[in-house]
Amino acid sequence: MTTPRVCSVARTLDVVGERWSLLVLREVFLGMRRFEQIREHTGAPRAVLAQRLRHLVDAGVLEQRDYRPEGGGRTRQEYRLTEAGRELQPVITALMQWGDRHLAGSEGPPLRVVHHGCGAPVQARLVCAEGHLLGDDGRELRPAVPDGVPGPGPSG
Amino acid sequence: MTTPRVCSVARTLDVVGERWSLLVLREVFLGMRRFEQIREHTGAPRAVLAQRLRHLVDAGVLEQRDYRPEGGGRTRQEYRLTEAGRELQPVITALMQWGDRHLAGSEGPPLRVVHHGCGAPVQARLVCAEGHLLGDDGRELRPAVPDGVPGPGPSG
DNA sequence: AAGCTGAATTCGCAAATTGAACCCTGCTTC
DNA sequence: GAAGCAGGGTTCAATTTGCGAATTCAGCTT
Repeated sequence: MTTPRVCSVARTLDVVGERWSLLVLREVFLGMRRFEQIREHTGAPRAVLAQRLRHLVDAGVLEQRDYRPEGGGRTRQEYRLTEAGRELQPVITALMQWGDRHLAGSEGPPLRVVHHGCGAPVQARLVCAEGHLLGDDGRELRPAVPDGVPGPGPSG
Repeated sequence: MTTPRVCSVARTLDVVGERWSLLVLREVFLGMRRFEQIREHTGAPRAVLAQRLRHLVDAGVLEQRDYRPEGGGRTRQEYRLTEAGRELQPVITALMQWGDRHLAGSEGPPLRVVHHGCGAPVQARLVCAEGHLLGDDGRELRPAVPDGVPGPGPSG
């Protein structure tokens, strides 16, 4: 059949899969809230950034608030993560972790995320409902798909 | 400063961040190995799919092998995950999980991934080096960045 | 009232994406 | 032995998207 598979991966990529979107979210995770800050740190063109921010706000990943800078001046916009946006942290963390392992730049890993409680660095890991922590190599996984998957899975 | 932040998230997105790339990887995770299979299940145009597959092979995420179909016939190509490719599973799983939670389609969650050992469904979770499992809401995280981050982090 | 600044929008061009059509190789069938 | 067929691509014109530079806009400040 020629109908593409419609799954949650595809749906999520409709929200965050465009160019720059995940880098924008990375910056907001890191505490950047204003248009110019985000633009400078991502390198996204203004027009594209405006479009992406609107899309992410519409999708409920970011929220736009007015705020008044402490030195006075006009009210400005700022962008913050919604609860749904915060739940994208595993995606960002998993991407960062893979890059750290396979594409390490000359600067070393510049970004680390730590547990607020204990200060220890945080990793994205696969965990099963029985509580088993799976290895990083993806060999302990098996897809369980309703419609027929011919092969024995990714490791076979 | 006008230099964009160069980090592992950006580097990883150079490899898997183009349109279709992550859907291609999803299909290979699900056991699809041949050009036509992948094309049908993703809906990617042939030209783009060929380009993406080449890019993923060049990046060491997929490997291309010849194989001879069981019914005879000419040798064909197939694409399989490398070890590095398998390590992208947390990214795919995290995307799928977010979509399941926030963008559930009318069909219910069609794709599940289970632990090969115990058969229980698998989730992408954030875990700190002390072994603490973090909550899904991303509130227990703090970025620890070398160059100054003004705000108190994503939850402040 | 003229200027400055952050936050965009508009504009014209360059690059990427798309569907359809075509090519190439090795069977299989007439 | 010419034609058909199927998988795995490539080529092509048309459209869409992305890009940098210039412009706008609102509210201060001078």
